[in-house]
Amino acid sequence: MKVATWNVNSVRKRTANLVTWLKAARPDVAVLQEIKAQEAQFPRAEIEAAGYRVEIVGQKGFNGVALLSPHPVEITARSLPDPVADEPARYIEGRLQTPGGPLTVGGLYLPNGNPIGTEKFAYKIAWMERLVRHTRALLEREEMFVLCGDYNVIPTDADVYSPAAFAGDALTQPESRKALRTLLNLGLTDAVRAFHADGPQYTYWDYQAGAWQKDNGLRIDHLLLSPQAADRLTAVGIDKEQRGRPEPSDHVPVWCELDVG
DNA sequence: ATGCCGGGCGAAGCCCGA
Repeated sequence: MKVATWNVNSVRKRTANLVTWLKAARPDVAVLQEIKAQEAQFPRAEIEAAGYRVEIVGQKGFNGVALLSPHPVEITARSLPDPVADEPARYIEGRLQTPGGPLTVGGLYLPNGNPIGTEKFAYKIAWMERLVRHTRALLEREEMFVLCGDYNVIPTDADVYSPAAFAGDALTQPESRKALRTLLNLGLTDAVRAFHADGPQYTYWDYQAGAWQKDNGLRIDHLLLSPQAADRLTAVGIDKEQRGRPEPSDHVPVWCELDVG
């Protein structure tokens, strides 16, 4: 069972790359972030032609998340619990049956939070606290789940090409990192670090200043696994080659494989 | 580097991203 996450930075601009990747990577569940589309704008026909069912939580112009799967998936949430009015489209969650039991996949686009010291940063931290509360509820089921997406948090200085350059950034703030650690300390496993403990494992390279060519990357797209999912983890990968394709997203797909028997 | 590029909206220039 392969679960993947990808911030595509506009699904309309990325349709060709997305379809090519789906056909090659064949994830069982893929969550997308920053689709920047509403239902009527989503390239549903192209994705379905590749063999995928499509569920989206869309929004005009910004944000937006989607869940794709060739299997039947019951959508269990279209926002985190206790949404405010006009909640930005940042969360989708589905549940599917596997031979090893039910698997829940949450796809999230965590607020960036810049600049620090503003209401945007406060919203980021509040959103993370909501995610922690929801994760506690999911853990009580004692089932497999994967919470994956663009977390917009650089977990440690080993996950950024220049810690100094990001010292004042919302992605590295102690409050951001603490909230991520709180999530991990509930008992979740960071899939990438479980399989690739050392060295940079970047998932994002800025479009500007030759960041890709200089390998000036960040690790901000994560897959966090419940204990029941982590017990079945067999492989983890970062599809870095996607960043070198024509008209790339600034993020690349990250995935994990679970042996669900 | 106080957004250098890229995308959305909407039809020029501004907002947003990390």
